[in-house]
Amino acid sequence: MAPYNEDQLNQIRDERREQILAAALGVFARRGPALTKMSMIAAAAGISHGLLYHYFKSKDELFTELVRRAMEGASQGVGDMLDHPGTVTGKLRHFLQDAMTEEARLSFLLIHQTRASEGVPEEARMIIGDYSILWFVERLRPLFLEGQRTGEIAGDDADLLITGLLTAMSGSMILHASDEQNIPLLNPDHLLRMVLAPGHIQPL
Amino acid sequence: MAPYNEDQLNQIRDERREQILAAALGVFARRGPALTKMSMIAAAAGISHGLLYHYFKSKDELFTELVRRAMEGASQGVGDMLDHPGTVTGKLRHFLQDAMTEEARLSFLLIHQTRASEGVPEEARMIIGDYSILWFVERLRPLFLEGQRTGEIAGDDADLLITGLLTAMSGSMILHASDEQNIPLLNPDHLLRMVLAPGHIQPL
Amino acid sequence: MAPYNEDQLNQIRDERREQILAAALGVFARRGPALTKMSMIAAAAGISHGLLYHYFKSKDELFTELVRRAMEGASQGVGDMLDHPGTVTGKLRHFLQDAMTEEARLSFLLIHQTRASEGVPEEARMIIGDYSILWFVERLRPLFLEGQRTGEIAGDDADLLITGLLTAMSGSMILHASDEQNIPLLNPDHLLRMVLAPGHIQPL
Amino acid sequence: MAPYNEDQLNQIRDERREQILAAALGVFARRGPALTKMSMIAAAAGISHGLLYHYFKSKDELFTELVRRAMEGASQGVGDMLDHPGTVTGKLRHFLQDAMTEEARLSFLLIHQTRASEGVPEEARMIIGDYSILWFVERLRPLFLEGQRTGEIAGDDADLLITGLLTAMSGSMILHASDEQNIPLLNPDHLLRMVLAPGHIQPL
DNA sequence: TATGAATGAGGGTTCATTCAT
DNA sequence: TATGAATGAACCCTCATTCAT
Repeated sequence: MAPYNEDQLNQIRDERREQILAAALGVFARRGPALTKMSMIAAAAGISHGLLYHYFKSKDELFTELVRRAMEGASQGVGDMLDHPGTVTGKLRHFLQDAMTEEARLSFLLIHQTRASEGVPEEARMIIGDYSILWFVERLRPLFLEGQRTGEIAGDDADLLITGLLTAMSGSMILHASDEQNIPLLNPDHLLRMVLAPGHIQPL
Repeated sequence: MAPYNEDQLNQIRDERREQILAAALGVFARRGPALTKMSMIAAAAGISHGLLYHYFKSKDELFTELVRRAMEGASQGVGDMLDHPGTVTGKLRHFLQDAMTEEARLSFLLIHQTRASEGVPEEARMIIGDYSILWFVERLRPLFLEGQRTGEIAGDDADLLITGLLTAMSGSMILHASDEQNIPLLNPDHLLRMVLAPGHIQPL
Repeated sequence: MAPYNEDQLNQIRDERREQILAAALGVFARRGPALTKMSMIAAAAGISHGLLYHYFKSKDELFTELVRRAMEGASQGVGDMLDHPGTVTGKLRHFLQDAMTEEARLSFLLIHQTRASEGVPEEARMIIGDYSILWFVERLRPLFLEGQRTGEIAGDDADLLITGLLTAMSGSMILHASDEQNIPLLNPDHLLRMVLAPGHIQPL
Repeated sequence: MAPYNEDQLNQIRDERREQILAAALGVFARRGPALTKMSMIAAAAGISHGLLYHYFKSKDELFTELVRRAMEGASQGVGDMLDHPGTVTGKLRHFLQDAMTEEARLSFLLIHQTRASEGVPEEARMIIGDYSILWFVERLRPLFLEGQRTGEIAGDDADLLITGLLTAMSGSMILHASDEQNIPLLNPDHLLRMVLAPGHIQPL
């Protein structure tokens, strides 16, 4: 009856699952969970809405799975940046560039939606709960302290500088997502100026 | 004979109307129009949902009235800043401080929601239509060009600087609104650094 | 305090009551009880909706009072017609003319609404309950039988003729009320033809 | 693989649609659009109210579709009658009999409701707009004039006769619908008497 | 696996009724 | 007596979810 064997079926299942997740990420990230309709995800994935429920028990479960993956990605992005060779300025510039790719932005937006929305599944909230902006501050603090020793980073309170940088970056992504026509993404070098010591700012 | 006289009735009506508008601004600005339920506004205003409809014909009309007021406020805020005496840096610092008061932030958020959401009343969209971020860029451009002449402002493309400054500021408001516990508003002086010439940046 | 004495107050009360009843009759008769809003009656009577409740406990009570009066009027109209001197044909023509005056029509319509609508107060339904079309048939039967003896009335089943005449008359009122622009009231002489013996029909 | 094939789905959809339309016609025709609740239609069709919205976008659209069909039917009924062979009297008798079948009556009632009610969808009003009672008068006028030549129809103003006949017929339908227990439909032969010349009236 | 018909809880809005003045 | 602000039940409609095939 079934025209596929076991392995082929598994492969189809996996592909479908990824296809759904990719489609759902785009919609959830831009519209937020409450305004995302299952029918939108189905349309974006090119399948029927009924089929979504073969792969995910509910909208909440699908959303939560995406949040889990987004957090893993974000966490790994910070790690990669810290491992990157070069000066503090170079590492930061790399980080900002990586963070502002299309894919990374969607993850950022999804995390923002999770934090900003009510009615978010409890589990999703718990997953990001520990990774508030403070989590990033702690990861980046050593880098900023080193930058202040080398004179690259401005002498203000390091935590404040980090928070500011991340805030401006995230906010820019949100605004850009809300109106791509009119609001360009922030230039990474302008962002960097917020935290670099005056002497290290280079003209564009 | 008449139970309340004309003046008393007008006073009750005006107070209620303002009370509703204030409550609605808070809810709409944070949640967006689609996720704002009339019952939330009623609860925030401490009245029944039925009473909302004595003062505003519909959710759309209430929202649109708020957008109208927000745009008037935003437009006036820019005008005031340009009239403010002092250096370019001083004017900008004042502008950022004014813009980040509680009241101004709610207006900014509301305008953001109007631009970012689907299903916004057509009239509201028209009201903000002309005031995209470009509108602000044009108003601020003379100031930035002057700042570049006086050496206060960095030499990059002025429009890019303005857009960046406004983006970071707006984004910060959005993030702060989404999670006041964890995401502080950007420090105006950090924001200024994005656009000031290195020589003019002063330690905090 | 009160600028009126007892008698004046009573007079005001009675006038107000009649004013409300007259206004309500027009609205109820044309729109039916369910589609008649208390605010419409108040507007038609030129008073506030709140005042309605000083004179009538509820919409249902107001409606029921009107039905009571309408039934009294209808019942009296039939009695008057039977007492009228002249031939059977003459009595019937008089009856039809009286029944199609503005005032009588509103009463007919109200009774129709009571019978046709759901959600009518139980008491109103009971008041008209006994006065179905059969009530009229019984009152008019002697007249029709006499007319058949004198040769004025056609020889068909008398009850059927009566029912037909009343139906056509009532239906005409309903249609006229629904679209006065386009649907004229039936001509009483055309109506009479439905029941007169061929030899007694006179050209218009 | 596909659960139902295309044909099965089309059949289910068509059946449901007709089932809903039939149920809705009965309710709308008797109660009018404003007093017809979607839950009533759903109950009459034996489905959930939610399902109605899979087949019709709104109450207004459902109502309008019914009005469209009713007008087509009414218009065709008149055409058929004119094509019917036989005397003028025979044609008219046939017309009255056809018009008073259960199905035709519901259509008549629906059109009446459309004309009589406020808050009717604009499109529905436009559909019947051209078909006021005058439309019927014009279609039937040649037949009546011919009847007057042959001596079958009374010599009064033909338009008045037609209007009267249609009014009495429609009114009878409305009354019958409002209280089937007590108000029988008018006998077509009694109706005919309203317009036939005395010599052509035959005993029942 | 895949589809879409079917259900029902929840939010916007209207309107009868109450009540402070 | 008279007004109109205030309340809440009920109806239209949307959309997450289930289920027959």
